[in-house]
Amino acid sequence: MLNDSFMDALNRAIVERLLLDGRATYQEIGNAVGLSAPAVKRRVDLMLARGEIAGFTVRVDPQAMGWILEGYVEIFCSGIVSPAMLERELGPIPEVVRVSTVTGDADAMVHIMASSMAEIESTVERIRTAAHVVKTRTALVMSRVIDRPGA
Amino acid sequence: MLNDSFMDALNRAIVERLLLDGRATYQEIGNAVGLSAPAVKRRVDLMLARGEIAGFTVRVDPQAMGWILEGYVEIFCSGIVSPAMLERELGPIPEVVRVSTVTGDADAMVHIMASSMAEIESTVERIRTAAHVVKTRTALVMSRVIDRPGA
DNA sequence: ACTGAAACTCCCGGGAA
DNA sequence: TTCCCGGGAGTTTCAGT
Repeated sequence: MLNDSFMDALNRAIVERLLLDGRATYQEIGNAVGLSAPAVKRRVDLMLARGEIAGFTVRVDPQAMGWILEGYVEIFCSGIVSPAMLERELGPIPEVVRVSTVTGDADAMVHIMASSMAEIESTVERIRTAAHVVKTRTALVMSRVIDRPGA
Repeated sequence: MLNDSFMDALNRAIVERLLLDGRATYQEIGNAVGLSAPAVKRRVDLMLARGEIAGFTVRVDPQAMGWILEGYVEIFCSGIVSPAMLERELGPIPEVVRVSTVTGDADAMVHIMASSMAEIESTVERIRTAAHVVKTRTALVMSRVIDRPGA
């Protein structure tokens, strides 16, 4: 190999290609980045094994799938907020798509998706009754203006 | 086909499968949902044509890719906020991963990813100088506690 | 069901430590 | 020399009609 930085540049190019089309063939990727198909596969497998690539997925139009409503819920907790506790308490809620602990006044940002306003309401209710949550602040998404893959 | 609701249930099962593994073969999906491979392909192509499936992509570990910093920026604008304007003004910023107009006190939620604190700072600065933004409220992500595919 | 193509798996060659 | 990485061909499976 030439050096590490060059290798990372190749992997980065491969990932960039896969971000655009996760079903691209190894040959297509190879042509784009200047490698043979088996070489690309080896690198992809390595990145998978190292966890740099978590897996492959499909990009779904949430509206078409009936998840017509989406929102960000900031939660404010009393006392200590451990990631493990958040995972245990919010993990079972299917409408909860992402939870991140954050800096600032809120303790965590919860991203939720639901198919009806009633579902939003009950989901926020479930969040409120969990994990020492004392307050929530919900912002409903009206429309996605920009959405890049790989977020 | 039997009827629309049954078809949607099958499509939903196919999508669910693809969410877990975007590179699953049509045969694997067919075995899982009780269809032949060509039948699965027909349905996937249809969903692609209708935009229900936007495409395929790879799930990347942001940390491994060097996007070690992530944040949510709420923006508050003066006057009218049109999605088209937001797209035009924030689209060119590469660190901006998602922009959604939202209800509540903020006008839009901007999701950003960056590789350094300096990049975060300059990105927020660029956002502030755009689109009649009069105020921003930034929450940096400390850790992702829950992350489901297909968000 | 059939054809073409892609994935997967060897083994080999070359370059660096 | 030894190890690591990329290239190439054969086999099997999958994609596309």
